[in-house]
Amino acid sequence: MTETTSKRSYKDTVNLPRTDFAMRAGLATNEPRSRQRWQARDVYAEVQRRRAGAAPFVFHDGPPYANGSIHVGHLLNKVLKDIVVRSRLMAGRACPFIPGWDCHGLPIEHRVVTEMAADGRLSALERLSADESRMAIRRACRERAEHFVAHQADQMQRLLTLADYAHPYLTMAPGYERAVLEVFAELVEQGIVFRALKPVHWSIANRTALAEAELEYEDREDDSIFVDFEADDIDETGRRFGVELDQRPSFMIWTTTPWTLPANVAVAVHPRVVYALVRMDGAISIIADELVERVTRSSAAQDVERLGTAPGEALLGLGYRHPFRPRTGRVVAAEYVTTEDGTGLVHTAPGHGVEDYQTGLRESLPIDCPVQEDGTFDDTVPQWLRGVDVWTANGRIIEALRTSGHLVHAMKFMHAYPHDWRSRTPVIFRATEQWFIGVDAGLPRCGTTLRRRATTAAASEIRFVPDWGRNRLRGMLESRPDWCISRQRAWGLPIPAFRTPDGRVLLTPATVRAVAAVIGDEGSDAWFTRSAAELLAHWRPETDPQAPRDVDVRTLEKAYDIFDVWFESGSSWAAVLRARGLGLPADLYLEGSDQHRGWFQLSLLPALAATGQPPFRTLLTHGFMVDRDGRKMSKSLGNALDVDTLLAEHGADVCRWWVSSLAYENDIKVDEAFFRTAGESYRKIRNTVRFLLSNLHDFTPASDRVDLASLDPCSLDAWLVGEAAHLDAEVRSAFEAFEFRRAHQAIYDFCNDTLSAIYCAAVKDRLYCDAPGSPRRRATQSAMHIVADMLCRLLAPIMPHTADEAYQALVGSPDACVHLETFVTLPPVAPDPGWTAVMAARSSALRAMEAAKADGIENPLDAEVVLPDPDGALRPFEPELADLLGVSRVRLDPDGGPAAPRVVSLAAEPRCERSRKRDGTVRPRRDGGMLSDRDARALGLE
RNA sequence: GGGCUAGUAGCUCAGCUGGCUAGAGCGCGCCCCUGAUAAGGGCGAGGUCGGAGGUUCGAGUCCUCUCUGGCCCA
Repeated sequence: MTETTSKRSYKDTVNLPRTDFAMRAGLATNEPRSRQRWQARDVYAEVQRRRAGAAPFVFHDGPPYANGSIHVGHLLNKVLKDIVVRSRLMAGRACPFIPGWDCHGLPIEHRVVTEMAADGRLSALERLSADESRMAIRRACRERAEHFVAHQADQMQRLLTLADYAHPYLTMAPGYERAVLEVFAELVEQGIVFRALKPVHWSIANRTALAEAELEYEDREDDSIFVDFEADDIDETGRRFGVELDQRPSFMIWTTTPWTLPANVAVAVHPRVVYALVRMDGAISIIADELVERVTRSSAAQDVERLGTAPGEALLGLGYRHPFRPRTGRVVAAEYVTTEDGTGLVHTAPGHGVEDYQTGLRESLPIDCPVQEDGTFDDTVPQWLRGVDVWTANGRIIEALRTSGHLVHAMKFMHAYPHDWRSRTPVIFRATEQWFIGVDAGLPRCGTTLRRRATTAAASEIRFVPDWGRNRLRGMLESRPDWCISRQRAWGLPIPAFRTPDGRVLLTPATVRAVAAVIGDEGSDAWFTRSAAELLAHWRPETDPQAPRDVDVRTLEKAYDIFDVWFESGSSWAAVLRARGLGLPADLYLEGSDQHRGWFQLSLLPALAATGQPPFRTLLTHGFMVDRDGRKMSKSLGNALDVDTLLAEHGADVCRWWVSSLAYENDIKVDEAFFRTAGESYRKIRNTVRFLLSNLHDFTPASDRVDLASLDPCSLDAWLVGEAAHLDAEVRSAFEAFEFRRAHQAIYDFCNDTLSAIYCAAVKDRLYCDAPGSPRRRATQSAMHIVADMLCRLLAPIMPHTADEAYQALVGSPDACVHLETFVTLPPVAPDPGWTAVMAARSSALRAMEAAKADGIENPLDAEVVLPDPDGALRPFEPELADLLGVSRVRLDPDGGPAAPRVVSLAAEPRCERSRKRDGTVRPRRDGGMLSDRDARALGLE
């Protein structure tokens, strides 16, 4: 009874840790408070002000699409970006960061139009003029975009990202639109913008082009026909098969769209497929060798004879006669030809198919498109087809072929066919005039082509992280076609082209700039609310060398193409970096790997064309989120994680801590469980920091700080500060190199190992039991203080809330904000090189103590460890060894060889009632307690 | 089908230009502490480095093929 009483009294004499920094973070409730606090004092603006004049780091945000909620991919992207921003600011760089949103485009327009169709508003629009109905759609689109910009901005700030949310960039803002048009004017000036035919999905009912998202596939019955195209040169054709012919052979093609035959200009073969020259019931046809049997069976041919075979490659260049038009076509190669269906020879009409069009471009085939907007044939076709609509034409063409003897076989069949989602009518492929940016045209500014300029830039002027991005971008640049930049929609930035009464197109650098001025003031709505004359108010035809003669702006008609949204976001370097004076080129663009084809490439091209230089120095890319089994994430698979839920359950700091742990260049597996794991390691960091803070409650730096530079190099404190310096250098260089995982790892290891397992454990005794103001205790607190300070700042880019919370606790002021500070400079401390040997001795001692448990020595404070020290290396560290091993006493044994440490039981010796140590100095004191010398001194009982 | 890319302990990852018995953290097992306590500490068990060939004195590390994923195209 007396013993417990005396113990209790000593407890009150011990300096136990104390802090308001809670063990449990309560992130879900406390993070929003941090966000409010930062917003209230406008930390973003203040830190930018403090870095004014510092070396800038120009980092440019790629705009997410302003539709829907953010998903885990956005979480990854935005957090990685924020770690960059915050770590650059911490390193003392000036790093403004303007968040942006892609606002125009089909996903929004499609949703809006769908909703309008559902509630009947859409049909009401049909009574309006073209301008008025477009404006009605545009107003609804703008509203939706604004809504989701606000929503996403809120979610991103919930992620604790630091950016200029008060002044974001929106691609639908008038100033932004003006900058895009000015970039466009540059490209027009360079002569690489042109108009050309290109096949698009075309709705006859609505007389409009459709995007993939506007198609619905429905079953439809169509004709499947096999047609003979007569070879032009009998002898040459035979020769390619090594055969002499006395009869005209035919190339047999197969098609399910007879109405496209009038536009046929070529037949495609696969260069490595073997073709056969076959006599079937008298007629001689060429088809893929392996399809001979199937074709002859379906056409019910009786008498079949193979006359010869040849690879597709051998047939290239041969001519044939169009079955009902007075012209010839030729045989070309295409890799997409298969022997799955048909004859292995593909009817090619570049005006009516995307693959055909690509082949046409490569082979310089004419793009014939005799089908008009209303789906009827124009006057270039034979009389019997003129004015006939394509569906009726199917039957007429089949009949004509049958009559002329070209039809081999015809049948009906069902298949899924694209339909206009609004009119539910079948869609056709039809070549229409579109705007292009030519990548192989001469680019005067660079003295080469845009393609060559871009591949050179990718090869040697841009840094890629990771490096394989270089090959990826280069490969895409090498194979990409001309960039089709026009779309036939309402929600976008108009391509400012006009049409003269005689059908010519007016678009010159000067007209584009004149329109840019109006749109810059009023926004692109002006295109729909203003007349051509008003839009060209700033244009002076007489000073425009490219202006057509005698043009009267009052007679001009506006064209209604809008820009591909990629051209808008691809001009952000001009609309944001250049327009806001942030610096060009950017030091960094950071996006998912899909942006090699998207934003990276489509920013590079306009910038090179308009300025001659790439818009970025470094491209950093991250992988995609996949689920725990490595499969892609998608809403339809039901394996997508909801960001709001993650934030509510784990907190932003834990999510960010998880992001920082990722090997982000690969695919990233995401699972709820990983956030729980991240939460556990977050708590480890938090508790370690808490231990430091809680033992600094009675430490006033100004008066209590010990000069760390004068520490004994063999003291634990010197060792810790030395380790901290390594950490600081490692983490800073990791941030610099965008290797956040390395920073994460280093910080974790430092907290878990260096601090928690080694230093904090060793130093507890002196913190708790030394006299509060003793030099040894103050030295330790000094070391802990600088380390805590350093940790707050190293953690700040990764866990902004927790780092700031800890920093406030450290400084003891609610006005303190770690995000305004920079990384600390640690005092120059050179720990003794002998520490390596000490730590090795510690490890072997710990193993020895584990073994000693078998002998009944279970509590380390009941033990003495005898360390062999033949060369005296451990001698200078003797005062620290017992605490370092967590035992009551260490004895160094200078004799004997390199034996294992021995553990000796001290159970028989008296134990200090205050420090619980049996260090050999424990004896009764005048207060009646059993105390060691140190504890007696601490209590003033000497 | 093409370009780029990944596959190392149950999980997340290190392993540079090929060279000692392949490392770390988490998790797991056993144990200690109860003055960091919905905390802290110690020890330990886990891997034929996706598979098959090949080059080499020697390969997780180089070459070929192949399987399974991812991004972008066709």
